[in-house]
Amino acid sequence: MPELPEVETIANGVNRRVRGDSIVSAWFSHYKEPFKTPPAEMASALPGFRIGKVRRVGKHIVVDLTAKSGRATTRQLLVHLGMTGKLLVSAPEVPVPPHTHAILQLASGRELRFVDPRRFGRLQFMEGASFAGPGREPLTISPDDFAGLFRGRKLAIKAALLNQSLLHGVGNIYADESLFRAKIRPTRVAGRLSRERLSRLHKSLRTVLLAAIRAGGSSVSDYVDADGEAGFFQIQHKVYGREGLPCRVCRTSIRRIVLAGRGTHYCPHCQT
DNA sequence: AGAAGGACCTGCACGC
DNA sequence: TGCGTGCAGGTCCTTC
Repeated sequence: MPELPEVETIANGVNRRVRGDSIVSAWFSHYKEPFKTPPAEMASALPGFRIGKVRRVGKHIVVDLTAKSGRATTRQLLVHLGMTGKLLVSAPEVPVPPHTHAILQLASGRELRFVDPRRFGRLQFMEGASFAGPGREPLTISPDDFAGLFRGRKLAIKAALLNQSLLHGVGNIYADESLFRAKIRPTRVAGRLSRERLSRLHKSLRTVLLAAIRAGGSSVSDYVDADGEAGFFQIQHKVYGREGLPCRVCRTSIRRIVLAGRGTHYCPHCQT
């Protein structure tokens, strides 16, 4: 489901609602996939912590935890939403949805719930180090560093944009949308793009991500933020999900191919 | 080492 | 109605 703008929207929404609250108890489902830290370990470690800031790093949501007393060791709960994950703040009387894998009961009486039908999402308890993410932040990286990421790379630029250890936070929708806005074919070899085209891509990626954050993200099928609200950036999509429809710029039919195992949408006339 | 391809899951839309 | 197929916002592991 969620890429950088959706994760940012969710993290901000959860932050507004639970910052300063405390964890009273924690429950986890019996599935093994969603947990990088064993559930029993989290269930005993989490109660008693106060929730600090909830923020986005790449596609991860980082929940900063502070102990009520004692040392100031860095402790964080990391949430990755995978394709279908949701992080919801609910009153306890709201029915627990199917595929709920974690419930944190809070001192205010509310619950922080992690729901994920496909179980591609992950929860992890981190102690000691502060999570920095696998790659660089697309919104703050300089044009020079951005260009440097692709030097010598023989893979397609679309595949490079999806590689989280280079840039983290970009997923399938915003890879396609930023390449359209930069007029670059997704199949171009990353390491052979001119400096000028890479600088155009850096700019269009930043612009499209910021516009999507302002719109509350893209809701293609079921994405909702912490308040259960859909985003509306999907109405501004120029290529993603528009196979066979006319390009909004030149009216050429939008083409769909499979690249890096993902559906890839582009305008054969505008993108070269 | 870098790159490609399949595996991991459930749900939904579609065609027959 | 029901069943099979293909597709989905993402990683992760294996193989070449």
